[in-house]
Amino acid sequence: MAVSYNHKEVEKKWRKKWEEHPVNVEDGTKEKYYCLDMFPYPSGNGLHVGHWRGYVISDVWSRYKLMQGYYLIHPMGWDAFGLPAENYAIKMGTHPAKSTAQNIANIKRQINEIAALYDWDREVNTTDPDYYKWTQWIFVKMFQEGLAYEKEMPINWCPSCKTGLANEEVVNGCCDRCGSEVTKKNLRQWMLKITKYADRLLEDLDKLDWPEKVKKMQTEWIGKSYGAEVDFQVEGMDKAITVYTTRPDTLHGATFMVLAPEHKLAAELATDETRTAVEDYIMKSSMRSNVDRMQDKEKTGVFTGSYAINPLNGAKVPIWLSDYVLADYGTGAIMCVPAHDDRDFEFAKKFQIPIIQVIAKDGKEIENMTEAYTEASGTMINSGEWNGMESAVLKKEAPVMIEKMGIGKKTTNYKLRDWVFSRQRYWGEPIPIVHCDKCGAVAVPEEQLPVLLPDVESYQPTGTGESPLADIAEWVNTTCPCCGGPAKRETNTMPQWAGSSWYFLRYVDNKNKEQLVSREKADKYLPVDMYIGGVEHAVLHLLYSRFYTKFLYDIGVVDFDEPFTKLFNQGMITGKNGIKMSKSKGNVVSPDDLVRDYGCDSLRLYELFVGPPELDSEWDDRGIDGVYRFLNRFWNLVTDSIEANVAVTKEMVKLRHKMIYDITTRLEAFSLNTVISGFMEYNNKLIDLAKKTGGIDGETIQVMIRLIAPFAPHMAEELWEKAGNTNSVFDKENGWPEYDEALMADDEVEVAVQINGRTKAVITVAKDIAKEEAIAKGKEALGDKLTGNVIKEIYVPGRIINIVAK
RNA sequence: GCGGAUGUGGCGGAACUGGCAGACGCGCUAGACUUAGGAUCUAGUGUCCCCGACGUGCAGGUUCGAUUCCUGUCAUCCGCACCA
Repeated sequence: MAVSYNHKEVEKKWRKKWEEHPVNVEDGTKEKYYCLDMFPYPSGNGLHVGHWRGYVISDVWSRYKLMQGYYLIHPMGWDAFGLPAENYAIKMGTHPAKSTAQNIANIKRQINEIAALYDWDREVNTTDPDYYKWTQWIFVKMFQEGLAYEKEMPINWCPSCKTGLANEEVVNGCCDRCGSEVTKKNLRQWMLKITKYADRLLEDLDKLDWPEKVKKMQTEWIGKSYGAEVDFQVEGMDKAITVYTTRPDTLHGATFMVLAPEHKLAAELATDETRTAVEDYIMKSSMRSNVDRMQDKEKTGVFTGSYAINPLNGAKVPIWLSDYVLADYGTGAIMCVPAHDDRDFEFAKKFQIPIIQVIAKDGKEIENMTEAYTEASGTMINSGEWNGMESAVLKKEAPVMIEKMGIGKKTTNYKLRDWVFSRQRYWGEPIPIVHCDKCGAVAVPEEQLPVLLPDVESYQPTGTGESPLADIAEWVNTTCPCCGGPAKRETNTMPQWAGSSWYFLRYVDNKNKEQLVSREKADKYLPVDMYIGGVEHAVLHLLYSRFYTKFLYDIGVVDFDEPFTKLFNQGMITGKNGIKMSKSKGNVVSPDDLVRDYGCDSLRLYELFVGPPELDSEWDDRGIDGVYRFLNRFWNLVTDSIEANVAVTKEMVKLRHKMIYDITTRLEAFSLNTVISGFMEYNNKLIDLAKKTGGIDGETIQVMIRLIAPFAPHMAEELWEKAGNTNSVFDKENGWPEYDEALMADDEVEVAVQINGRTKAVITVAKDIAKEEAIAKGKEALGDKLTGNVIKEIYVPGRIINIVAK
């Protein structure tokens, strides 16, 4: 009788062996495969079973690639700058450098429990000066290329985190980090001109093997639209207002115009009668937050008293102000066609503005219109020379026509905004800029990088819009690199995303003192072949990284312009009832106890077995017993069979090839939960077969071990050794098992026999039986169950016989 | 409001291009072995009015045949949210 599997001993043994003899070595003959995890920020809470899942998925995939003969780049590091780390330190009354180091040590310990093949020689830490030197270097390059610029403007401000935020960091008007309502604050900011890359970021999505969901989110975030700018003269003023519209086909239907309250002409348009109301409205709007505005059930607005002239037909249209028009999109002014736009319709109804239909739906005007007709489908009416044209055609042609008429121009617009890049916090990379009265903003010369973050006692955010660094006179006061005169350092720091936008490049050359990454290594090991992580970074990290990569491509640092060829988003592991695991909810499951009780291999398998890797799964501790039992049965079957040493049978060969086929195709399809159930299924079949034959033959044993190796690496190594091998199961020469379709084919197949689509019997027939013969046998099996007249007989080879009878 | 995903036993979930719904596992029931069992093994386990019928959120449709395709609808989750 076999001794049951002792996970503690075996896992300890192989951890040590792997440390002494790494299994992932570059020998100069292998092709590279770069499998990347989204690196964690070292939270004080440590890892829970949800974090584990992503790492297990990537490690299984990595080990599979390793066995296929690739040299793996499978690194790990720390995204350690940023708000969460700083807030945690403040809460604990410690310095972020200290708490971060502690948290990294703890999480590293936990990550090692996963037994993932991380190459710790490649480790990076975004807070390491040798690392952030290059984060700053990229900024300097961007500054030199005119992509980083200073601007004073109203930005999103989190009153709780006391810092400015990028648009991407504001979710439903609230801070992505802490959930506080975001307000506006006028601040001098460093901005990155990501908008210059909008088209490339949009178009290159096509070349990526990414989940459609993420591509779509980025597409919508970039938000490109096509239309025209049209100039409306203001009556009685020597001024024109330019509007942006995607529906120039409806220009004849414009019965009013609305300007954002922040529009520069807004106040000027007021007449003596309307001045009080207009100024009042502008002031009130300026005080309202985004959240406030979004909660509006009804549109608000005020008539300026002025009129504009529709350049196409000379119609006089009133100019209104309303906060449903956004100041920072398009031109901050719109022409309003209430008949064909929902918002304009609502506004016109409320303020009793005429509605003119210019598209005939189904050939005629809509009577008693109750909602706008927004589709560009139908014939133009009430549109002068455009009458009779198809709206859909006109929509495309109108911009050019308008341009020819000299009343506007064809144009495009984006929702994407430039990236607000400064943070008024301590724990981040100092922006490497010096302000000089004579020379203005000057980049710190490359040889003086990094600009070290000063080590200080007090680093709490000020809340004034000044960075805490501004208080450190000896750090702030410096000399201008340009003229040598007195100058002051930039005191804002970079957002957390700065360090994470390029870390995957540094892994392949993390000790390079001269360059961010050597071109040779970049060409050899990059880009990333497979990137695995949660979907939460769809428009943050993943967009920023693409932007950085494109920039570095443009300046010749790397020779590719997309960083991540393939992306996989794993689902979240939640607590009971789909509630997100969090300390405050008290539903966090730590992997530590489970590893101790069931072993790393069991937890690895269970993390995959809980459900499809791309979907969220509820965690239930009890299920781990199932995979634990399976591993024990697997162990017993293999060890018993090694002892029994039986000869191979034909049936066994067939089962072996079927097993290789099933496991491999499921693995290739990333259906990891069904890989595990497949192992269980085949194990049961093999146990049954072994009962008849006395055991499993040697070749099948070796295949079983190799197949399970990426999933349960410790057990696989131990069994591999027990089976008489002297090398590691992950050794290139073992390879991944291959199947032969000819050998897995059955001679006989089971076929269901149905009457009118309902199964009445099951028969076994030869695989290549003729239709007539199959049907005859089916009828025979049915016997007197078959009554009535046979109308039709269907035979689907190897699957089903259906007799249609009445 | 718009867009997307999901919906299958007591539970997690399987089911390839339409072809035996419920694989695999948890849980549960019974038995075996045991001083013992939260160990292990064996058998069973969708529902019901159980020789039959009904069953994949709901209502229709296409088909010899639908978890799978089509139309409508409901629920949950996620993303976007006055972007003209």
